Amino acid sequence: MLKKERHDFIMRQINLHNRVLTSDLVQLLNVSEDTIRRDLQELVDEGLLYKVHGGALSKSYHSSFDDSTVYARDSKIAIAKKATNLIKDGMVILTGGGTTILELVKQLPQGLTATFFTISPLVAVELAKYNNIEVILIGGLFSKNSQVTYGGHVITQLAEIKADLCLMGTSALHPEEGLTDTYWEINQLKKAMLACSKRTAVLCISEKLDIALRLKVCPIESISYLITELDVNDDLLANYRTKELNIL
Amino acid sequence: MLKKERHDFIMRQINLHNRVLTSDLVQLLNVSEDTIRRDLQELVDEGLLYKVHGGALSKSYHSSFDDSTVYARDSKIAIAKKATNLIKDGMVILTGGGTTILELVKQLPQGLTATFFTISPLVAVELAKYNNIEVILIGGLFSKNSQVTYGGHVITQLAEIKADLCLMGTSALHPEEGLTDTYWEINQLKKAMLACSKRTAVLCISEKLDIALRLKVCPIESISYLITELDVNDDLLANYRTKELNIL
DNA sequence: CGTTTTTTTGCTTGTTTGTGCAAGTTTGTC
DNA sequence: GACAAACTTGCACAAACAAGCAAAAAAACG
Repeated sequence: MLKKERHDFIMRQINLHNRVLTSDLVQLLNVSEDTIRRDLQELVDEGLLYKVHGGALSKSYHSSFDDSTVYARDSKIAIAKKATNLIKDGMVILTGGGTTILELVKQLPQGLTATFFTISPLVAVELAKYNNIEVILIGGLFSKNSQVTYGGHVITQLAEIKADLCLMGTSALHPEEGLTDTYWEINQLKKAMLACSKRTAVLCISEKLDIALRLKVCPIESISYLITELDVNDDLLANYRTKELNIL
Repeated sequence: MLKKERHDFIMRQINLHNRVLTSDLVQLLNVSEDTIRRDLQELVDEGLLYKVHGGALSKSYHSSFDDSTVYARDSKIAIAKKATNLIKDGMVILTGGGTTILELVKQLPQGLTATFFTISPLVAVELAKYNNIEVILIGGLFSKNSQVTYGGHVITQLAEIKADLCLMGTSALHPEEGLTDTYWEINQLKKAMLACSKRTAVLCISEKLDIALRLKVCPIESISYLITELDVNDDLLANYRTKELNIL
């Protein structure tokens, strides 16, 4: 087996499981530990993964699991600022959950008149601070991980909504694979949210770009706006600029 | 499991529950106490949590724990403590909103296995911190005043629920007039909550006793438990002791 | 084809890291 | 103030690691 093939194999494992063990790779690839270690080091040098004692972890692993001290808060605030420009008086807006969306909601202009549907209790509470915003919280099972409501009941209710704009955070975005996710329930949820909104804005910090996870939500064409903390002309966005996608 | 993963796991637990017990982590992660202690110490060195005898606490929890603005907080904590005794494993419980209920939810025993329906987003978020509690948030219009969902849609959904116990705070209780309220919508809501629960516990600080408001929710006979911060033999409760009402 | 150069791999050595055990100390509780 | 649980410290052992070296494989060249 060629080195390049090994690297690809390792990266597939990483994207699938968020981690690999050196010992596992030794068995699976039938090479010495040293070779694996060298492979991992090279992949680290390319910035593709994160090495720890005993193996390696996916780079996106952190962002999805560690909201300890609101990871990358500055970036998220910058994104939120940009996103507020999409919101106009009279709109019907549907939002997901997550720290980025929450940041956005905190930055809405006072006096904005709009209707918000949301699956996030925290977002609902924050929205309630605005006098002229009508808030509808979509009920259902409550996810301990994502802190949003989910499940069949939520999806049924989403089907009854017609929103002008859907705002969602994301755990991964890839120019070819589009929007992807790790959990089946969240995947279904996002599909339903997309389906009931005229346009969709994806709020995505740059380190989640160019990553594809297990489950596909939608192709990139289904997204209307991509909002990152980067400058519109940043090189990292080159692959997205070709698509008919409004980049903010 | 890799060390880094353990650390992430611990931080997730901390963010979820605001605290972790060393003994729990030993079981959950299947490593020795020593390892857990070392992990905790390392996380302390990174400034991510506080270590205490028996486990560790979230850092943000303490700094943000000045809910001292909550009116009559001590009384509410006392009430909450009593109310937890009503809750047993396996129960299906319906809760309203309000600071007293929120306080109660914070005091539930770790490891409680139960199903909670709630109309309060904040209660839902708090409940989500317990591993063995299933949380269903009832969705609908979100009230800026009461911080709960309300309206026809909520009432329709309540009609589908069969709860063992309903926990609600109250703005007034009167020996003759029973449970009363000021707002039409909340009135309707409470009626619906009562209707779908076998028993109802009313959490009521003493200064709201003997007050009757505009709209009648139910006679005092419809209530199973009255929980105040007072001693069961307090004179203020005399008028209620005559009724067939369990006073705690 | 053979020979030289480069790359890749596995082995050896010595080092670091992670974990559990044992002994003694502190802390919380009744 | 006694007892158990939780904690600290030091130590030992195994697993994982880094660096240098030599054999093997692949590539380059005439």
